[in-house]
Formats: sequence, structure tokens, C-alpha cells
Amino acid sequence: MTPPPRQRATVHDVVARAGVSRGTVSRFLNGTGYVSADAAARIEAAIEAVGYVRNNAARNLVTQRSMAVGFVVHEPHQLFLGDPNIGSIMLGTNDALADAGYQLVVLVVASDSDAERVSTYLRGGFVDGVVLVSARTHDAVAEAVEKIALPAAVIGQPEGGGSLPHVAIDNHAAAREITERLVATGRRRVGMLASALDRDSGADRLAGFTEALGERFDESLVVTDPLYSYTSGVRGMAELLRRDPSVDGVFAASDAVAAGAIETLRAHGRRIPEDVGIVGFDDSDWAQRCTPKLSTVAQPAHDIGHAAARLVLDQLRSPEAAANVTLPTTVVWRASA
Amino acid sequence: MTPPPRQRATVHDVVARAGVSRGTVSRFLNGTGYVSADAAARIEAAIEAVGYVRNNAARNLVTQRSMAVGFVVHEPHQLFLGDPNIGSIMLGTNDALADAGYQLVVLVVASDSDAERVSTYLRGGFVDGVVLVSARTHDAVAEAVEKIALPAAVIGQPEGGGSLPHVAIDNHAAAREITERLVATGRRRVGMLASALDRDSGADRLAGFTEALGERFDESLVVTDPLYSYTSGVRGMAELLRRDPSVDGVFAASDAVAAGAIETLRAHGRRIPEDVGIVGFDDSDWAQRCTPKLSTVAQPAHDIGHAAARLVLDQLRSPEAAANVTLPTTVVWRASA
DNA sequence: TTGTACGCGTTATCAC
DNA sequence: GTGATAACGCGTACAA
Repeated sequence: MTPPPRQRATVHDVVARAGVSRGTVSRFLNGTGYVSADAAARIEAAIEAVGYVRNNAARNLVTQRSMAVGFVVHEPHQLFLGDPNIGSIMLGTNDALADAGYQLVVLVVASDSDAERVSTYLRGGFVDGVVLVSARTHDAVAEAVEKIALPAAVIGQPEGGGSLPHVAIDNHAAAREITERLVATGRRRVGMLASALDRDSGADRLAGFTEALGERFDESLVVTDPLYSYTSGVRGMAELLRRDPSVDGVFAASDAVAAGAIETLRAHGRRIPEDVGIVGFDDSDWAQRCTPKLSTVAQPAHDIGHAAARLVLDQLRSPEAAANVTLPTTVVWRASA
Repeated sequence: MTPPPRQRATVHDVVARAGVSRGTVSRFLNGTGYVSADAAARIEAAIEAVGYVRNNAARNLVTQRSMAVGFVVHEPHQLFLGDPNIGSIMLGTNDALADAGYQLVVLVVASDSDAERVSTYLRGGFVDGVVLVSARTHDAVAEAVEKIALPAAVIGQPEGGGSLPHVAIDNHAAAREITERLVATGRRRVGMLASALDRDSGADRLAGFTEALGERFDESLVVTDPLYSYTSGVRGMAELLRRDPSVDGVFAASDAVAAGAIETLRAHGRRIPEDVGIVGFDDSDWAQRCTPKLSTVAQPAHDIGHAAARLVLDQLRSPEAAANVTLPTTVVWRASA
């Protein structure tokens, strides 16, 4: 039982012990071939003896790549903790990267100083590319990434239309589709609990809703809130009922909002879906938990993450490849409408 | 408007442009002083002109530290997506690290090959330390970390009692406390929906429950499930009611489990808290969402993450510092019992 | 105050 | 097959 070496062993130590040159050890390590069976055996023994593990930081310095890709997530506005999709997106990215032998490193931005430090990290040579999640307009990190021309992909197209390639879902079409479906159940007074109109997702969902209703669209039946939250659903629905007690259909901008709205509807004695039909967006845990279960729009979260990773990997291969990606959503019809 | 340089500029380029030596540029960059105003100005201009950004990977090679700390999270068993505390813990860790000027890098382990790759990454010299979240017994990553003697802290003490220092809450005491509180409301037949008995948290919560009940403990009133999930609560409660329809008190191993149990209780016509009092664990979103709101145990998630980071940072300063930390929980009494 | 030379731990390119 | 030797981009004694 030898105690673990306190000081890291380097190739030098292996060289000394095995009695071969640095070049030979390196070739052995990288499986480049051209190393005799005898030398290989001695090297292997030496590595074991001195407890050598390769310093990849040094290796990357000469190979000029890190085999790692960053994944930047912004915490403000409950984006990280609240959004149930973010986890799946991350896993999708991880899957795609792992297949290609890349390491995913997640970076959290929870303050301005974080943004600064993360930008520095991204510039530091620790990652070969980066996936930006839901960058807001004029995002500091996105700007830094653009400046140093780091291969990147942003999830959820930024309004400003920064030059970074993005992968997104068609919020507009999805909202239109589920609204039409809701209308088809015979609802006459259909309202919307809109959220986050300052983000492309929120604005597009409202646009899709508006288009679906066409002539029958009534501006007074749209209640807005900055957040996609349960609480905003509770309050928004109360407001909607106040404006027009006869509403019999509701499109909530997210499942969380829908869940809150259901709570309010129940408190007001409305039966679902008999009196009021309601649909959400995301197909998150919320949708399954609601009573009755929520009809909603399913986002291909895993695929989104996967596509973003592919977008970065493609750029790593050929610097020009950078086509935006739009992924299809599907309406999941359950019992709430 | 000069286009961004395609090839990264190095100190060499700055040197050439500013007409000074490498040493002077380096001193300027690190604010070590000993650089004339004239030289500083020329260097500054040159940096701007060639668009130089320091390569920290190379810098770390010579300084022998990365100023980054890893945060390894295991995805299996819904640990990541499901656990509402994990996000807060992560933010707590991020806060502590940011204060010390360190960068948090989150690493996800979702497969065996991921564990392998992450271990390699950890060994690679990219991080100065690491926080391991809920490492399972015989965790591959934990073993690798121990082997290379990387400063570390694990959250939620591992059963095996690996030599890594840990930060945890006293699940046993917390479970005992809330169970006593539940009993104090006059419940006679108190059952438990236990989960994850293979993890220390799950086993300890059951032990605390058992201790609190003492004489009145009835083994048949304990239903177990491998997961801390909503679904396990739904099923577990049904089973509990089947075993003894007269249960009037329930301690659920987590808020999610409690939420599922409430659903079942409601379906069986039981009123809460009139007919059955129920309490949970975590004080997560679920607790606020339940109707009625859940009485539960609040975990200091942010503090846990913060403490883990401190534990790592302390070891970075003096290699010996490694005292385990146990953080206090608080009972949050609401309307469900 | 400034410049020179060396080293951090690897890989890559050569002659041998 | 193998072993010097030159990078990779940077910090830092040390000498000037």
C-alpha cells in the first residue's frame, strides 16, 4: 500500500523510471504506434509506479483544442431553477457532445460579475465552442463570444438577431395550432394569459394566438405578465375573470401559468373542462400534475439541446457551417380542454 | 471598423507592436507594477489594435492553478431534473466561489462513459478542486478524486464513508422533529411514505420518524419506494390506506411524495388537515403549490452549497483543513397538518 | 524600470 | 522504432 503521491507525477518521472525518451512515452500515451513491446511494458509499469496521469491542460496548449464545449445558462428571472425544459436541453447537449468525445462544462451566470468572469473563461482557451441558453438582448456573454469568434449556438433566438446561429422552436406556429384546437372544441370567448412579451418566445406565442383567433380576437381578453410563473397564472386568471366572467377558453403561455389559472378557476367555482377549457405550453411536469391533466404543446427539449451541440460541433469541423435550426413541436391533447 | 482577427493574437504580437519586451507586457497585464507610463500607454494601444486576450490555459500551466472549481452532479434517478434543491445548492456554491474569484464549472454525469470522461477532466488540471453532489456509494468519480488527492467536498454524506469531507443536514433530527410536531396535533395512527432507503437521506428520515414515534411505531404503517417522486406518493398513499384506512397522520419523505399523497387522499374523500394531517420534507415549490399548503422541513440549500465551496477553498489554502459540516434545518408549519 | 532566459507539461517533427 | 529538439503562450527570477 503506497500512499498516493502528493506531488503530481509528470512524463519526466515516467521517462526516468522507464529509461526511454519523452517522445516514446508520448507515442505510447496517444496510441500513435511505433513503440516496441518491450518499451511499452516498461512504460506501463513506470506509469503505474509513479501514479502518472496526463495533464490535459498542457496537452491542449500544444494541440490547440480543449475537447470541451461550454453551456452558459443565465439564472436571473428564475430561468434556471424554474424552467423544467432546461434540464432536458442540457442533457441533450451532453449526449451529442459525449458522442463526439467532448466534455460539457456548464457555466452559470447569476450576476454581472459572473458574466464578466464567464466571458473571461470562454476567452481563456478552456472551451472550443459554446452553447448559449436564452441569451437576452444585449447579453454581455454573447457579445464577448461574438468578439472572439468562438464557435457558438444560441438556444431560443435572440431578438436583436445577433449574428450567432440559433436553434429554436416555432412558438408562433405552435401557439396558433393549439389555439385553433381549443377553438375547435366550441369555445366562444377565448382569452390568453401572456407572459414574457420582452422575450421572443412570449411575443411569438401571443402573435400565434392572435392569428388563430382572427376576427374573433379581442384585445381585452389578453392579460400580460412579465413571468412564466404559477403566481402570474393565479393573478392573471383572476384579472381575466374580472374583465369578462363569460370566458370559456384560455391559452396560458406556459404550463406553470396554466396551473395557476386552474387554481383560480377552481376557487371561482368553474369546472374544467365543462365550463372553461384551458391549454398550456411546454408539456412540463405541471401538465401531468394538474387536475384535470393539461392539454399543451410539447417542446422537443432534448432534441433542442442536441441540435445546439451539433451546430457547435459542425462549426468546429468547418468554420462556415452555421445554419439556424427550427424544431417542430407537437400538441399533446389531454383532459383540460 | 476592423474585422475581428481570425487568428488569436498572442503576447508576441503585442510585443512587436508596442516595441517593448515580453516581460514588460506581462507585468502590465498582471499589474505587478514596474512599468513606465509611456510603456503602459504603448502596450494598451497595441493590445487594443491587435485584439489581444490572454490565454488563461497557458497561464495556468505556469501558475499551476486554474482558479476554477468543479461541481459534479449525477443525473440518474432524476436526481438533477427532479430535485428542486440542487439548483439552489449550485447557486450557493457559485456565490462562494465567485467571492473568492473562482469560476464554477458544472459537470454532468449521465452515463458510465460520462463518469469516465469527467474523471479525466478532473484529473486534467482544469480545476483546483471539486464539489461532488450526492455521490452514491462506490462512485467512480469520487474514487478518481480521492486517488489524485484533489481538494473536494461532497454534499450529502456518502454511506461508504469515503475519506472525503462532506456537508450535510441532519436528516435524522429533522425527521424526528417534524414527526413529533405532527403527533402533537393529536394524530393517533401515523404512517410514513419512505423513499430512497438506499441513500443516507432516505434511511435517516425513516430512522428519525421511528424514533419520534417510539412505542407507537407500527412497522406496517411504513410504505417504501425507491424514488422521491410524485408518483411514488400517489401509489404509496393508496397502499397505506389499503393497509389501514384509519391513518390520520402521514410523514412523506419529500414534498413531491407528499403532493402525490394529497392527490390520493383527496381522491379517497379525505379532508386535509381535518381527516388526515400530512407533512413533507424539502420546502420546495411543491410545498407552496399544494392545497392546503404543506407543513415541511426547510433545507438551507443555498447555505449547503456555500459551505461545500468554503470547504474546498479552505483546503486550497491549507491542505489539512477538512472538517465535516452539518447544517441546521427548520420546520415550516403551514396548513396541511 | 526594462529585457533576457528559462520553465510549466505536452505534442510534433525530424534526423538517426 | 527511437530520441533529441522545437514549439504552445505565458510568468518570473535575474541581470542589466
